[in-house]
Amino acid sequence: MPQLGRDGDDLGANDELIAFKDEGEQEEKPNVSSERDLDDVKSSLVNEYIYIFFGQIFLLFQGYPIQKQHLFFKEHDTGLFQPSPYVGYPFFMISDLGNLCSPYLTNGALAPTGRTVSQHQTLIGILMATLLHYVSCLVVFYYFLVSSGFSPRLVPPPQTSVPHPAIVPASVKQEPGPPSTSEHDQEEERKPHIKKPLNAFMLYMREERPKVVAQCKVKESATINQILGQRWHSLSKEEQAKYYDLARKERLLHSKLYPNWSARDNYGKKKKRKRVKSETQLEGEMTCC
DNA sequence: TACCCTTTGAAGGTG
DNA sequence: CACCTTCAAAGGGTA
Repeated sequence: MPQLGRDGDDLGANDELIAFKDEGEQEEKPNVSSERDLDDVKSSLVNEYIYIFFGQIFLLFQGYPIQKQHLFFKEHDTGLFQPSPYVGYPFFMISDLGNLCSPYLTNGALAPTGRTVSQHQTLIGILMATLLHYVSCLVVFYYFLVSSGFSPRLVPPPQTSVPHPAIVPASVKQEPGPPSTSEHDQEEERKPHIKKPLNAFMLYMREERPKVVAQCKVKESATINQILGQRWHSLSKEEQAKYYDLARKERLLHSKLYPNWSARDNYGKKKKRKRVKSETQLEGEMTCC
């Protein structure tokens, strides 16, 4: 769980970051690569069509009839326009839109021989074609992604980048037990474990624990927590309010990051065995501070 | 190796 | 609504 930064706007607590690594990452790499290649091919094909289509529109805008557009390429082999490498594409492609900054756009060189085309008309035509190009690329490429089974997500899952500290990969938290048989159970096991947000006392404990360890020279967490519990009660309302406020922000952030998360999701993730210690045993441990 | 211990508070379930 | 259960952190201790 990202903690509200003690150092300012950094919401991550480095000491709590748990490296997330998909178990099947290594094995899946070749498939991912080939899928990416396939997507690249699809994308480039889409771009080809878009280039050609809007290139023609541009020339029509300039007054070139379709049947004479290939002559335009021959007359203006300037590098801005390149012939399609594909047989059957009689026209041209804009090879590099970065060339819009080239001097060709400012000196009217694109104008077909024998025609008077102003720089203004030329620029507007190219800008229109470029704008339509980008919009259409997005639309068509989105269609290709969707049609090829890709499910776009407007909000990326947290584990795709730096994993949220509240998330522990299911492989780490796997509990021993009989193997589940249903697909639903397997799905549940694969789900990353999202931890509960820290409450006010937990935040206080995390901050004060090192001090207690240093002061009392104890390492047992049970003893340390007893001391911290006593100190917590000795805090003033104002001092406690600081941690309650922090905890409230934690819960708010957690609910924003994981709107569908429920505390019930974590039930059964830890197996508990109740073992009651005698009071005399506890008193013997409370020897410090 | 996995759980216990110990604390407080939040959340969810139950009667 | 009251009560119960579980889980957050921590790390030495224990079965």
